[in-house]
Amino acid sequence: MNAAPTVYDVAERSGVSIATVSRVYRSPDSVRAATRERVLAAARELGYVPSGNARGLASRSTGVLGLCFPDYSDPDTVGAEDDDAAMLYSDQIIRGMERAARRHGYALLIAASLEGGPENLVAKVAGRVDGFAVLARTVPTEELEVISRRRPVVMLAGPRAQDPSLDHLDHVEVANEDGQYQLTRHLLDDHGLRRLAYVGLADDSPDVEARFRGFRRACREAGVETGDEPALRMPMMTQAEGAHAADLLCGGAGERPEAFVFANDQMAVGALQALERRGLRVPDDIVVTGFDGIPLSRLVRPALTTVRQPMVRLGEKAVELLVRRLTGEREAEPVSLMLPVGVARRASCGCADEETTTGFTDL
Amino acid sequence: MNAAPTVYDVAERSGVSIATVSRVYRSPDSVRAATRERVLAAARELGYVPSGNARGLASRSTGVLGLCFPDYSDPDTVGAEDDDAAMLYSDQIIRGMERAARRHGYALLIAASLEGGPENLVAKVAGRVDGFAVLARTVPTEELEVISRRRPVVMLAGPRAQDPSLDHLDHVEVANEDGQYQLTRHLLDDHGLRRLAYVGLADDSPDVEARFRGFRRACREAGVETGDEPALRMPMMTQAEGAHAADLLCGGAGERPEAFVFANDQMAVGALQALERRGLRVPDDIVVTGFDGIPLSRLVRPALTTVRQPMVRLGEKAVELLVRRLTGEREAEPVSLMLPVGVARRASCGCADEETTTGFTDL
DNA sequence: ATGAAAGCGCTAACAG
DNA sequence: CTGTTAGCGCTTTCAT
Repeated sequence: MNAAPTVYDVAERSGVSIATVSRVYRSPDSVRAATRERVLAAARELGYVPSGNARGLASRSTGVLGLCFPDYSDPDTVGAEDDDAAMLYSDQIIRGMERAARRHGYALLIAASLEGGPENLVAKVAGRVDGFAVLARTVPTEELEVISRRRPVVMLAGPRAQDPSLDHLDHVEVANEDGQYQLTRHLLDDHGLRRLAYVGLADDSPDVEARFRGFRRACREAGVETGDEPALRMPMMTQAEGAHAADLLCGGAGERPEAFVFANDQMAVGALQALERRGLRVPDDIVVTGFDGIPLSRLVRPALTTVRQPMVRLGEKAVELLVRRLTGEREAEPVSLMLPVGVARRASCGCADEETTTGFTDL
Repeated sequence: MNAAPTVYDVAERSGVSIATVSRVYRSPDSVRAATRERVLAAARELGYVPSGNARGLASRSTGVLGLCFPDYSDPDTVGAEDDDAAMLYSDQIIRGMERAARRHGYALLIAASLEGGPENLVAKVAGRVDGFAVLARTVPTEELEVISRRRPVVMLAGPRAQDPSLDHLDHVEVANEDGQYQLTRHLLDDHGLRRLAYVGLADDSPDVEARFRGFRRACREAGVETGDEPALRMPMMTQAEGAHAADLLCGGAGERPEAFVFANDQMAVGALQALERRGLRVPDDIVVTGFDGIPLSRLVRPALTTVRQPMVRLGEKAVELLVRRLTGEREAEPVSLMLPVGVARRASCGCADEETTTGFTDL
């Protein structure tokens, strides 16, 4: 790979000016066909690849959108049983964003956040894109504040504005609270259950907390007693922990709950396995529900009743908001979308497959 | 977003030269702590975000690796039952590449290929990265040839060099032939099956053809008769088609096969459902196997015997090869890796869970 | 440890 | 339709 050819080389070789070479790539129609072919031929012979950097510098835009998400990966989780499921979340957002970005002519730059410092990946991403999306709590607030002064940023998931310095950002989330509420009402009203055990997350997560609020509200409205805290909080919400949680809740003193309401599907799937080992039948002996609607949830036996998050659409919406800021409406009022979720009533709560949509939207 | 501040603004505001501002970001230690803080403070106040473009242009490198993959998405497949599974393939490569790229300090730029023309996404990607991976048959050969003269390119999957003009590219594939061979031998030798029906793909795909070759070789060596062609070739290898294939093979004249050997997991899963509907028991009445090792394969009932492709590792390897070219060994001999696959012997062939690894590697 | 100056390769007016 | 001419914002010697 010796010195890469530039517009000058191509221009010289095809006997035109650099401006014409540039035109051939930017607006082919503005160049006479014969000339264009000469240029293209020269480019091919030379192995010319236009420099995105030079282009971006001169045109002040990159044609790239970005996504920053947290680094989920356990350092050496190689076998990766849970791993597959664990990353589905960001995988789906990536898929949605890539698809939507492509429709709008953008490519997608992705990076999981690393540690801080002035030279971290987030800063790098920010400098190379026209706008980007951030999964909540991935990037330090202060840094995001600085960046968002220069580039459109949309916040994904999490609460509207954890920090007032960020309230000018567009924002997309899913109806966590409402979804969990609806699911819980279903258990309460349609199945007549009363003793529900909620299994949440140890760390503070806005999404998971919203789900728990939905659970509590449903219980309260149905006159069912609930503590201020989930029955259990697990550290990572993995499948293994779900199994563990099921064991704890079954083995504990007092009456066994009638239903385990898990804050995500992975735990619920783990619980299903643990209960099977114990010889307990779902849903006859005990009802189990999840949250997320990962593909696996439909495939386990019994199929898992859960709340389906439209993660792919989340990604698509993010791109739409970015594109909107990038084209014209740069100064529009910040938008906050809440994507509706679907309650999938499946076998693990004793239903045949049914699904209803819930939640509300702006825009 | 008025005029974005540049090094000049930051320099002026902090009373240093632009060179110092640059140093603060590139090599913080080469600047006195007090100076550095002044610069960083000014940057923060101004909302300074270094331009990746200007940086890349000046330093001749982007710190970004790329991936181009085919556009799988059916335009309006919204419900997306199969969609989830269909994209798992590229999703996993993305995951593997992102992870490995991050370890090496790179971000990842992804784009599904669009149509041609001098200004397509592939060209765009090529111009914005230090090197990139291409899923076989995503990019026109000629275009790839031109680009690969200027940037390291690694070819993923597919055969070594479909085109001799591309034989200087690094290449990573999985042991398709050997994996299918081992799986088939298992059916033949350990389960004593004799009448196997192979279900492949209508379109010509190097990977799928390699699998079929493995199947044939196994049969031949075991003295089992096989035609030159699969029993069936389906157009898309979706779940629905798998179900359809099962129906065809059951309903057909002549003896029903003892085993359905599918070229991928999705079809096998579909077949499982179709067979259940027909009241046929797997593996007692009929054995079913897949290929890929998607997460679903472990979760269906009965769990699917299959060949596990290490897609995440494929992505990781791709990054390793790129990084190698990018650091020193630019002129090294082209490498061709074949990643070993694992035969997962599960319930759908009558085994308890077992797994063996097969295939060979270079490097 | 810091500054000065020369590009990096391209786009974008503006002429012609 | 095509050429000329300025930068775009940063890194990078080379001095100091």
